[in-house]
Amino acid sequence: MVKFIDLYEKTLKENGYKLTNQRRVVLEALYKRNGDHLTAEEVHQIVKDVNPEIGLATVYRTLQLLSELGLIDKLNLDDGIVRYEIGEMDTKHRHHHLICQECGSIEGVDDDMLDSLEDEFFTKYGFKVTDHVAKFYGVCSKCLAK
Amino acid sequence: MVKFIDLYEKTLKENGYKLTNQRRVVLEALYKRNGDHLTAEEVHQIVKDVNPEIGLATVYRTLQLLSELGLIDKLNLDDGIVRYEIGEMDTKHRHHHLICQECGSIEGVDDDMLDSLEDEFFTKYGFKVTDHVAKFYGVCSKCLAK
DNA sequence: CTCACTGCAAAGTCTTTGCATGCTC
DNA sequence: GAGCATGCAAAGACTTTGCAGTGAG
Repeated sequence: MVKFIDLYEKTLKENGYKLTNQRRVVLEALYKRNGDHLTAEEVHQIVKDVNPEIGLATVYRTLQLLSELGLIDKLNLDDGIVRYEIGEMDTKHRHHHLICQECGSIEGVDDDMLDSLEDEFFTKYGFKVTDHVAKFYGVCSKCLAK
Repeated sequence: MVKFIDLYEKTLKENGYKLTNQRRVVLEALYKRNGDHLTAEEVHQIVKDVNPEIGLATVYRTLQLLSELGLIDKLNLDDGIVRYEIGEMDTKHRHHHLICQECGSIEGVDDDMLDSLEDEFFTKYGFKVTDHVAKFYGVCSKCLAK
């Protein structure tokens, strides 16, 4: 934990932002739920347990800020719900998501099997890829087992 | 054009829906702008030129219906704007998007270089992939030329 | 003719913003 | 202390819904 909070503090300061208690609490909430994909409302519920004073607007402002700083990822599936998750320490590339159409679970995978495709796009379309995100829909192992 | 409208009519009837003028006009709007990625508001602007009576609510209802029927695709980039585009005749798999971070253009590509990855996910994670969508961020050929 | 569809406006949902007060630095 | 950050509530953007009238089958 210490490591991530340090990075957080460093990143904030480098960009001229202040380290407030609210911001720390929001990041810690996401850190504790590493692997989960939380909505702004869910984050608000979690941080209110720590400090009931924190308003939803602050949560939104903080999530937006953290997202801009690349410390967390904003996740847009196609259900119209916006979710956030903690970013990887190594910010080199995003990871992808396996979305189960049975139970709705979202699993993150770190594989970067798509990296090799990036060159191909440049050759074929003249498009220089810098980043990519992929979503895979299907049925997870638990649901398959049923 | 005839071909797509026929498929449209067939699909609607098969699912017990009526073929109204409004629905036809909405689909035609998307068909004429094939390759573009339109917001509900933009679709409304286009259809109003054909029939000014058509309300925004109908456009939303129609886009939702067409999307459920698989005739059009709902596109969620990470800018919070929901866009729609006409689906491919061959509904076997979705296509992917190259998003230019310079000019904001969105280009669709039909390559399915990701198909080979699907088996790999099953082997590694026990996740049975049925569909996937990918977004590639970078700089398009036009912007690179500058 | 019947029942689904539409247009309008009103209501929802999610997110952002204005402003006075409070807190980091 | 100075100025950014916060909390609250109000405003905003986008989307959905209720209802009476309309039109496709």
